[in-house]
Amino acid sequence: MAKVLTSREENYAQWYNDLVLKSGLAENSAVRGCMVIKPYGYAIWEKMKAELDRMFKATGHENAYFPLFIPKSFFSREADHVEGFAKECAVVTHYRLKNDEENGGLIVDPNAKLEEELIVRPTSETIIWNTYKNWVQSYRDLPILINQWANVVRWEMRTRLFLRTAEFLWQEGHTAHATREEAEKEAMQMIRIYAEFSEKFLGIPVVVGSKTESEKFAGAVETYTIEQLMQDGKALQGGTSHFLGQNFAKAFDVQFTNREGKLDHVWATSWGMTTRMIGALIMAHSDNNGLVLPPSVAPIQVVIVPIYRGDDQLPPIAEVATKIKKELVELGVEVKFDDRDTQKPGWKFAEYELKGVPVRIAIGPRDIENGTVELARRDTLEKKVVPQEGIASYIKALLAEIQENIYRKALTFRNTSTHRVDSWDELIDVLDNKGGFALAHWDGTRESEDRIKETKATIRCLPLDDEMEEGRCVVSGKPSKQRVVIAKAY
RNA sequence: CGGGAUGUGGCUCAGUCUGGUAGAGCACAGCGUUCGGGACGCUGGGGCCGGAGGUUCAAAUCCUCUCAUCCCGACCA
Repeated sequence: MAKVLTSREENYAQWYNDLVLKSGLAENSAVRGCMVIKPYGYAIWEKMKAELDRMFKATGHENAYFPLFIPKSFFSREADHVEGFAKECAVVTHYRLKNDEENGGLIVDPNAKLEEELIVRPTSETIIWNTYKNWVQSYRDLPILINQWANVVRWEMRTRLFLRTAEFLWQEGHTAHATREEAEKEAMQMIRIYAEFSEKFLGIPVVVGSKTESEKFAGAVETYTIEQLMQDGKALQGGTSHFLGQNFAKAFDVQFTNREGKLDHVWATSWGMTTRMIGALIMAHSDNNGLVLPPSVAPIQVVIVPIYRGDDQLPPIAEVATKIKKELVELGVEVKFDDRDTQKPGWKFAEYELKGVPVRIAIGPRDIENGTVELARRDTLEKKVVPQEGIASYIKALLAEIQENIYRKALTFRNTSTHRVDSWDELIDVLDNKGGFALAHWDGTRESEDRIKETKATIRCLPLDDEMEEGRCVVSGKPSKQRVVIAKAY
């Protein structure tokens, strides 16, 4: 097969980039740091979006939409929040262009300067809380359970397709509650939804945990995260859910009368997941032949490639292909019959492998004679000849098996790449040589955490589901109650 | 914002040192042979060499300025 991708072993970053471009997911645009998401990539996003949207609605959330622009003054209301985002905001200062009389072309009209600058949202807490203020008077107005699908802009210094772009697509949930307990429960519920989505839908195992003080979201009391492990041994934060306490309610003066007739500030959460998950999908499962997509997110689940010589061989093949396609569609499977005569079978095989189509069916004269088809699965690259009889239900079951296999493979990798370390030297050994997650004791202090950061790795999270265990911090030797996850991250 | 590099058909690059008719591979188009793992042959189309000045009989090549992009650091879903 002609080499179109750099191999993972050769250069992982290059492999990733080649893959995104060659498989037609996305490409760089004329605007620095902003990508064009191409139809195949967007189709994956639409699938993710549909599933998440379903999960959100099943837990009582509704969608709404808030403005792209946020008045600058809103940002300064919550101190930590400004601190966190100020350095990466795009700012609108003018509202008109005019012809340049001297040099030709267009210039910004200096007379069209805005009274107050507008910030292109890097996240919407501020504009949303400014709005919620008008919606909440009584505990009867609560809870507010809203999600928004939107684009946001964070002016990153260095960008990478899907993993870090200046503009990205995401959903952001923003909820308001009458009690602390209810808001905490909501934040926890949402991180669990993300975990389930990642494992069941994307086939990517996660560690659910909470962030340290220094890694928390700007303005949050508690940040929960799902940490995923990529094939190169680096961690990726896959989604976050924040318990915001009363910080934003206080900053935006959102008060309500509670059941006892007393005035109180509203309790809040926010949670988000982004197009970065497409990057995670690639880095978790794909190989040197191209994408490996779990059937659940694959825009094309099954492709049928006819093999024929001369136009007279095609009709009987097309007849069988069309019949199989119809049966599969009836079972809810997304099938493409690629009967283009402009590309050869070999070319198509390579192309669909690159695009990660889970199952490929090839039908040629031989199969017509024998009543068979050739089936190839993308995850294992296995090929076998099977009877046409009962093919649809066979494939339906095969897709479920592929989904499961992809997850199992990623889980095995994650487990064998997770190392318990009990000393600084062991930690360094994992970070420098082995890669993956290091489970180590940490004393909970900023000093020890900073020391760990000097290695370029960070404390990814304090796992929620691991059992507590007494131990000694690998940095200071002081007592610790729990192991934390340390890894280099994207 | 510090350090390094690069701008030449759609893409990857050669040509720049040593100035002298703009090249290759891929991609694209036509024709023919092919078609069970990215076919091959022949033919063809496509480039104010990032931009602006300058030196010269002559500039992709030398000089000055400028713009842009990429890589490495600090920031980050």
